[in-house]
Amino acid sequence: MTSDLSDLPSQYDHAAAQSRWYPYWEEQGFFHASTDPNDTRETFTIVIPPPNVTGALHLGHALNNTLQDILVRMKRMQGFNVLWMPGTDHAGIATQAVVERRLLQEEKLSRHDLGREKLVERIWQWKEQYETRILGQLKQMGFSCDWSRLRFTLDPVCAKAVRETFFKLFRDNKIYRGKRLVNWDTFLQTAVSDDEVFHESVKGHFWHIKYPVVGVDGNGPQPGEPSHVTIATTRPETMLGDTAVAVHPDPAKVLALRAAELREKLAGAGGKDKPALEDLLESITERIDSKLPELIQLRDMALQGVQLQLPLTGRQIPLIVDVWAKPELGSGCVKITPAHDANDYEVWQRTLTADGPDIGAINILNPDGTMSDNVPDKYRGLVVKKARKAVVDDLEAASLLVEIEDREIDLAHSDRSKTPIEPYLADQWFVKMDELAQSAMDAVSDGQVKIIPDRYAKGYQDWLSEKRDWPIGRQLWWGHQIPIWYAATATEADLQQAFADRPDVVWQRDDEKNQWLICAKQEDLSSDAIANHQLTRESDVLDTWFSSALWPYSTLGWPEETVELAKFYPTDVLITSRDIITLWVARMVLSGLYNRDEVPFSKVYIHPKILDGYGETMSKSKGNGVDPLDVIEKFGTDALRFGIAHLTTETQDVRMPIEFECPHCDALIKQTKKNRTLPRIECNKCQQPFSTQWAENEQDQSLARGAAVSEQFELGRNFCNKLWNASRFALMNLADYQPGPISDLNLTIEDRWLLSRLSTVTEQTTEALEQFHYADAARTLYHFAWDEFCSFYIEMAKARFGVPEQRVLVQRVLAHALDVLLRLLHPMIPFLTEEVWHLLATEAPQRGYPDPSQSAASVCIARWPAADPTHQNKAIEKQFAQFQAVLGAIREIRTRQNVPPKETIPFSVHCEPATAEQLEPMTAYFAQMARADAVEWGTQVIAGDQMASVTLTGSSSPIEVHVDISAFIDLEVEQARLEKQRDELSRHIVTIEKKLANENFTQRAPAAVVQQQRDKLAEAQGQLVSIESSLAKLAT
RNA sequence: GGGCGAUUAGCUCAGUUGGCUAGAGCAUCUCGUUUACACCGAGAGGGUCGGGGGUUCGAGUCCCUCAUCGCCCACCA
Repeated sequence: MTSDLSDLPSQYDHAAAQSRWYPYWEEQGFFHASTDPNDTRETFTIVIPPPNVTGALHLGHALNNTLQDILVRMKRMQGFNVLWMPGTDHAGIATQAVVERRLLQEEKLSRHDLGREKLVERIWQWKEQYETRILGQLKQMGFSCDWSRLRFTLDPVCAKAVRETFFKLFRDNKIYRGKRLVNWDTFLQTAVSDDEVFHESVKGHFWHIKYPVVGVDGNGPQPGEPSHVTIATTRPETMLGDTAVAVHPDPAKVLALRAAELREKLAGAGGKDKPALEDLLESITERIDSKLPELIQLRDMALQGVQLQLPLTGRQIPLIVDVWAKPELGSGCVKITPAHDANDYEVWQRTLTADGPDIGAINILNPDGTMSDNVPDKYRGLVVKKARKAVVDDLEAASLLVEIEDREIDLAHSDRSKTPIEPYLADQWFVKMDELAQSAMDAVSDGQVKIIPDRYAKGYQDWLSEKRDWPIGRQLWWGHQIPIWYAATATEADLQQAFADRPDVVWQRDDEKNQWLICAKQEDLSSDAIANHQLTRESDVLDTWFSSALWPYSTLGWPEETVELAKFYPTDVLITSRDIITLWVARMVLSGLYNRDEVPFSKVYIHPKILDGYGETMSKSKGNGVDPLDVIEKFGTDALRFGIAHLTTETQDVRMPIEFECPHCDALIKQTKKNRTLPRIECNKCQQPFSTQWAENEQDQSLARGAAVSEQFELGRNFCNKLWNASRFALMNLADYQPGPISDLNLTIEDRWLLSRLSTVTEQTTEALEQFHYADAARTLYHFAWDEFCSFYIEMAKARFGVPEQRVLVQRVLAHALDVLLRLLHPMIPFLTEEVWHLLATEAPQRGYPDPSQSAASVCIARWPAADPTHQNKAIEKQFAQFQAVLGAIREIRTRQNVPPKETIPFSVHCEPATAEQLEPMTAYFAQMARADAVEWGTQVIAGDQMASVTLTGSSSPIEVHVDISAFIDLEVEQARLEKQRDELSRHIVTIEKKLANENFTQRAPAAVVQQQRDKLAEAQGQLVSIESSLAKLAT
């Protein structure tokens, strides 16, 4: 079967291939995992780390998913029944925050103006918009997910799993409600977890304030006692919530200990740290002399029950002892604000069990960040900033302000709203982590879950070992609403009566609030579920990670025992980024064990991160993110994917310098820290402005957009194009292809060489991919395809096509090799390989396989190549390497001597007869590939004084290549070249001789290594002799 | 402060259990449009493997230390 292939373009048209084949794959259902009970294939399952619907995907997602797709496509070809489960994550806080921010910006409305229902509606709209965009991006990147099973963490299937899990935990007493200090985001009015907080250094002050001493019974300080204690704070307004001032119970001991520590450190310290340590030590010793008596006095006062006057409030607070106070700092006294500082909260907790008073906690904030009713009237309703100023002014007026220092303060900010965090005491839902965390730790330590690379297991274990209870409530509207109803008025008998026959309802007494907590598995419990008693639903939603933790099986329909669950769970591999090992991976493991008694996956591969040219992680807010679609448009999906695979090494993150591409003149402008957040940039070549992702006003938006791309993807594009043209060449020469197996034919050296290499490469590629060594696989294939298949086999085939008795042979081997190469490359570059696959199917239906069924309808379901060990032939590879070396020598001489490209030059090779015998069959190729005519092979040395010579290494006996360049020779050039070579060689010889002269080496090193050095020496010496004789000849 | 990682050619990176005249791609230079490919071909130049010590017959590779950078965790009245 023939067709006209002359109209194939000489450049690979990635856009055309992409639009042709993705719809084809989807229509054919190649990505659909089968639940047919008669399908006995082994399964292979991966769940996608669901991208947040917050915004569009960037290169980090491209990397994550490309690695999954490569694995998944290989497994599919290996005959597995593959399920790659796709979906998206509702990303509670993040998504609600973007929508709220936009609402405020565009309509000047808060979420309270809109109301819960309307806001959620808006967020759904946002979700639909971005989910569509995200799915489009994933498809553009060629990912072979089973789209028919698409899930969303908030959809009914996932919601059912969430309620089931919550119900189980609640029933098992693993969920409780408690007061905790939380990171309060006053803008979003929700608690955010520690992970959602970032610290930023801001300029602030350090206020030193005096609290008057009231004495034990309001009698004022005793004689000799100070009239005031001094405390210092960076947040003076919190003094309104102070419930104590603490001093250390044993200041002498602490100071002595600290001094001893410093001395020890000083003894071992390097020169650079010394001065600082010395200063520190000095200040401590001085403090022991001057301040210790005072600290001891304060301690004694505290033990006697001395009270202090809390300024501006009319309240009295106790002076207490607690280890939190640091004698070495400031006045040694610290104010205690349990409701607004995590450490102070701990102090309070300790007072509950200690002898002293229960100091209590006073919440001075409203959820919106204004001062609450617990502060004096004049401060009520003020926002923190204004309250701070008022408090400072009033303290100043009362002469209680001792000093104001300027200071850099590390201020906690909410990652979502970018506003400062206020520590805040609130009711929270928690999951008890002790047993759950332990189970997840065990799963990794006993090898049920293998983390790759294994260094990441440490962080996982460390984090879990703290067994900190998991705060799961969020005061948000976007998410899974906690399935808890409160009943304040009902009795236990009422509950019994209402729910006795309901296994899906459980309840607990909440003594503190004098109410019942009712947990129901079903979607809704009507407000009149208990006759004559009102039920109110908990308004909090669950932390997003609560639903993400269930992802590996909630997506398969759990808690229903679906066929999917039976067939595809547990999953095989999880591929993700290191920053969510704890937040997500650990929680999936423990939830899987808890709900299903089984780990959710056996391997976790942690991949590198993509950094920009400055080594910073890519993020939208920094402005250094890159849209994969920009890369695809410029370079093509295959180039993007191959580039990613090529860069994914074991140890390193991927650093990727970014350029803007000028839409007017295609000039590339380096992305800098400065220009990466500009809405418009002026091209430094054509001077015309273009817009960026930051363009907001109409003027900027009307400009043409400059894509952000990276030159790193040129490698992939060039490679694809090379492969395209190699394929095109093959196709154009297969017109009269005659089907049949390769084994029937008399293979030549180059055929056997290629098949040998092909077998090795197949083995190496498979092995590398199985072990997640993506870069190794990509590099192996790149080198084989470009430097061996194209540069040698195809080059040599050109002549062979013209030889009638070789034509059939070359066609079969070429088609076969191309076929195998396409299969091996398909997981990385799916579109190009599919395009060529179909062309090849027309031209060469059988491709050398004995069984024609090998030619599947698509390369994505074709069988993964198996390395044929009978093809591996070291002797042939060595023989071929010799040929390549001689060819290289001739080419080098040609270039060095500036021999005009069209001139043919005579050459001779002086070597052992056995070597000559191996080289001689290649004579025609020297002519074809180097325009060189062989005049002599073997032991005879060719006389002549206008010879350029190269002596080759890497062979057991020297091979001298002499090229007669009498017509062109430049003696000086040749002499310089030989001298340089001679000098290098002499140095090398000296190194080896030294080594061999060392008895320690010859005696202690393994015999094989010593022999290897001897061989090297002999070889080098042989070369030196021949170089010197060439030089001598030149000199005459 | 604790942990993890990195530092190899101008740039981005390889370098398996220590045996190396230290490699690749891009960039640079020279030559070349021979009918697969200029997103190409042939060749060249370019590195005391961050510094210093140590172990070893032998160190880019192992150990210690210092420096710089990055990430994570904790803390900062």
